[in-house]
Amino acid sequence: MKAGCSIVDKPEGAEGYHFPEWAYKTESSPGSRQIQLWHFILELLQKEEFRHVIAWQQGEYGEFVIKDPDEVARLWGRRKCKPQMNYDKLSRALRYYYNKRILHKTKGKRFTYKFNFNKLVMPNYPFINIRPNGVVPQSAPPIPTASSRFHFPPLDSHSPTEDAQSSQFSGGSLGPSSQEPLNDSSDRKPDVPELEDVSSDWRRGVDLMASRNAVGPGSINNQKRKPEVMLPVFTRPGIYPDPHSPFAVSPLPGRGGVLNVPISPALSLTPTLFSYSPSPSLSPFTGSSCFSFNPEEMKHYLHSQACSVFNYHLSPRTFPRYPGLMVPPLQCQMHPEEQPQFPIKLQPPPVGRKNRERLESTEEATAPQLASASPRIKVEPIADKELESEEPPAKGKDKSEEEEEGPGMVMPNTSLEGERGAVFARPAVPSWPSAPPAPTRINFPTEESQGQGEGGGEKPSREPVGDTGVQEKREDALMPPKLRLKRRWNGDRQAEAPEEHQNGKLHWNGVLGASHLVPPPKAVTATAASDT
DNA sequence: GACGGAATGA
DNA sequence: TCATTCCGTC
Repeated sequence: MKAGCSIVDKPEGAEGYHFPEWAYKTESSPGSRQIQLWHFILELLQKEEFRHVIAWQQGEYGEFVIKDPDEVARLWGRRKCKPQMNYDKLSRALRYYYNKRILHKTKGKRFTYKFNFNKLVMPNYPFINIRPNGVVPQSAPPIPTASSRFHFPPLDSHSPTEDAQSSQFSGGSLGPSSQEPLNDSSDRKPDVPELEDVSSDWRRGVDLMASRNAVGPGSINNQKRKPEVMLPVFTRPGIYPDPHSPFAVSPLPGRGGVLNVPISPALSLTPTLFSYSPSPSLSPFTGSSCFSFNPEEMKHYLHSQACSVFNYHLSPRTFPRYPGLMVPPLQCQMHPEEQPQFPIKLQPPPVGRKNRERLESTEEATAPQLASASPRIKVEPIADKELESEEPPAKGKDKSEEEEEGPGMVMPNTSLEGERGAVFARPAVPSWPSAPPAPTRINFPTEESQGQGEGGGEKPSREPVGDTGVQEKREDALMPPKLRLKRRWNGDRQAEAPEEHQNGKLHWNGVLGASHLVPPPKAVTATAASDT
């Protein structure tokens, strides 16, 4: 690191905070710890002393005006040790953000750009509430919600205690999403047309989630598996409550507006990486949690999530992990032992949003029904990189739904090691036209199965091997339920590659029901602690 | 001023 | 990858 250009070398007036080193290390450019321009811009925007240089645009969410391009360029050049920096160069860098949809230009307004917080933040913080109706007034300040409050690791001179108690940030609804599509569609390049559709569709999904998390000080941003990832962009010293700032001022006592900016927005620009998946090297932190949440809210959410996973065939990857959190038994969950009583039936995937909305409206009230309705689910193995290659699930699924479900709704921990193993696959066409469905079909990740699972369709060869005879039934009786199910499903495959199925994570992953809802602490902690 | 291609560097 | 630098074009 060059002297004077270290990351802690803030521009003048930048005292009061600095980011941990990792904050400058981007996901998309592993190893790079240099601050990115958009980081820097945000930083300036949050500092009152730079208001004369760059400031949020009045009336536009996330829009900012570079009042003094030369000065901004100078500051940027200073930060980057590029004395030759000028606005032309800086703007070129900014323009590169267009394609990434981190930024876009406000046409007709000189030196005016707009952050696409939709892309910048939302995918990583799907639970940021926009608003129950999904609409945010363009000029309105972010709606602070408790759904995205976090604790930041203590920084600087701040009292750890204080931080621990009050450093929640209210990422708030980074509202620009709602207005962008309208006036910026012309900005979009043909090859990146998804913003408009996605933002709205995706936001709906967000709202779904947010609506139940929006209230109550205890709800949490479940997406943040690693609280340390939180970029404490703005802490008290420099912040100022700008009504046009997308950074909400927390309604709660304590630290005010802090943006939960992901380390790199580029992350979310890549559909395959929409779910936040910090690189291992990026995660020197392990168990330390800076989350602040209300256990009841958490339970509530987990319940809903569990039900969603269960009833809508979502990948259990969508089930968030919370270190140390155990979800109490839920009514919608099924104990493995009970599964045979609730034969799982292949079903086409939910229509999408519609179903999700239904879930939203009924999840709480119908939790008991969910179990009694004996939802039928087919569990399929999926390759590890299911999400990377999240192919169009069902043929009928339209793009917006894909976007919505993939980028927006997929949990950030989708790439966790602990997740490797059996996961819920997309339900496929029922393979028992006439024959009664086998009991819960559960696949475990084997090499072969992984190869097949991605196909989307189910191969006839993957019939249940449930009727294995009396002997097996006897064995089953002696077998743990999970193993029993596994055997039924995999048949002798189990015997061929038993070692693959012996580890706990596969067990809990592969078993539908309570084990999903209450992943073993080991798995949970491992997931949260290390993404090695 | 804004845009984006191209070459280049880290 | 993410700029940085240069430059032609609009």
